[in-house]
Amino acid sequence: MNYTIKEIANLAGVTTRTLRYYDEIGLLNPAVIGDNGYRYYDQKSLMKLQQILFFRELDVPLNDIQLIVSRPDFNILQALEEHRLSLQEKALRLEKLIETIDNTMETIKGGRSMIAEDYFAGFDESQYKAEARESWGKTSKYAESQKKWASYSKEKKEAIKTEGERLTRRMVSENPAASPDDPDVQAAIGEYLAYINEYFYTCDVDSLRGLADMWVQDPRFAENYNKVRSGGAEFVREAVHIFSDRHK
Amino acid sequence: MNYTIKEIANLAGVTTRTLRYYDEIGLLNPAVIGDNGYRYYDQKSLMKLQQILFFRELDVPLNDIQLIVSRPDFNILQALEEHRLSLQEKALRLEKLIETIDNTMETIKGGRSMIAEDYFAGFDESQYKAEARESWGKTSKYAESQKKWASYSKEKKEAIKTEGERLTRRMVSENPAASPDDPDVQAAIGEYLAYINEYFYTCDVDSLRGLADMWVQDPRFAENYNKVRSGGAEFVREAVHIFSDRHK
DNA sequence: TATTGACATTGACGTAACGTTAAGGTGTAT
DNA sequence: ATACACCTTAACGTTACGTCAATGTCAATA
Repeated sequence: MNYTIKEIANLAGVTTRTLRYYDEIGLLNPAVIGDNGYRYYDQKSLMKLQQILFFRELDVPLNDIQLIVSRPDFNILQALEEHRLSLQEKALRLEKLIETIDNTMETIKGGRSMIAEDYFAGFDESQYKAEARESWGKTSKYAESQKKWASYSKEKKEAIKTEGERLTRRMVSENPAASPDDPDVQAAIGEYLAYINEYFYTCDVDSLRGLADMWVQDPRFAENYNKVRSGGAEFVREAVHIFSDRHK
Repeated sequence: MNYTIKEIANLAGVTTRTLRYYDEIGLLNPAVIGDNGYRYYDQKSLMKLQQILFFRELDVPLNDIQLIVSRPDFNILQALEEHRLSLQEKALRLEKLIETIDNTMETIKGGRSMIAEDYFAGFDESQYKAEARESWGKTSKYAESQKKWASYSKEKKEAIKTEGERLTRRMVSENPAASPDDPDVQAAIGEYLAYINEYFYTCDVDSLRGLADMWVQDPRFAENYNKVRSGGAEFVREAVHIFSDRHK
């Protein structure tokens, strides 16, 4: 089912201006542009917008959000779990601020005294920002890809996305007769590995193997692969295992 | 005791740039500018910065914050209590977001299903923003003064502040022989009433009377008045009561 | 006294993430 | 045809700083 821009904006509690901006920067493109020029969004758009809003809630810059959700190793369940942890930290901070209020009121009323520092307990967000970034930002792997990503133009980002989709279709192989060890499939996997290294981060054969295992679990990938071929996700996993066995 | 800009920035978890900006817009001026041109802040600055940060935490625009804390009816204890309520609302919202995460994960894993709207439960901040603004923004009294305040230049705001201080000193009266019904004191009260109406909001004699009662409780006002004259806050309350009795 | 490093100032340009306005097209009901 | 709600693009503006440059101040040290 498709949503108009106003419908999805209302569902998500954002403005249509925000959604147009996200389209403009390539963060969230509509699923379809109608003949009338209107933007239409689908269920998949909903899921992606939810992720964007969680990252936004945790003060991750939009450009960084785009990178994170674009990376081949983005795992939605893992992401949700980490959002959960970060939101819990935020809640602790709010508790701290409330405690500061109580202490301040008592001090004003003369019942206690506070040192200067205590008036601001809870305001310093740096530790929480670090927390939000921790999984995504603390590794040199991430820093590396962030630097790369930030240097790409909008057009380049678009091209990278297209290239990824093309390689994905080759890895899954639309040819029903193909088997996971098909030469073209294997070649595509090699190219996909190079693609990751080129545009995202340093990735070796073992890491790629781990990714393939993860993709079977992640509904986002599984859905894409299964569109190309029935059982596509398992096909890719098998193919990548073969590839990694041959290139160890 | 005076703090350098770096010291207070570190205490409060903000940057020196933020504090210079706040000085520039007149939101938080330093207590003293040293002979060397350096900004020095005092305990009173700390208290004001705390209030600013609470309002900022609740997404109140800086310009509005300036108005709120400048108004004659700003009461710090009342403010702290309302901040507390708003922060509690924010905490509820975080709980809601965490619940959304849990529901989403369960849905992805196949254990339940969600309607579109539920994917975004908790993101819509409008009700919480309204909450933060409720005490300050829902009354026509506030809207009126907001409109006025927003139209003033920085210089005008500064002049308004200076005028308020001048009238305050006259109301408290530096003359030790003066009594609350002194003609100059009474005249100053009349002018202060006009000042409120001109620059902030519509205020009648009864409201002014209520204000004077509130000022005795609020350490911010009491401290200012007691600097001019010992027992200055009680003096002003008495004087305003006399004024309001005569002008009912 | 000179040097060094930390910290201070002002000035000025830039930025992220939209908000707002204008002009004009689309869809639907009357 | 009309009216209203919603859509589009374009473009300017806003808020709250971040960043950089140039230069002055302070205090410790050689």
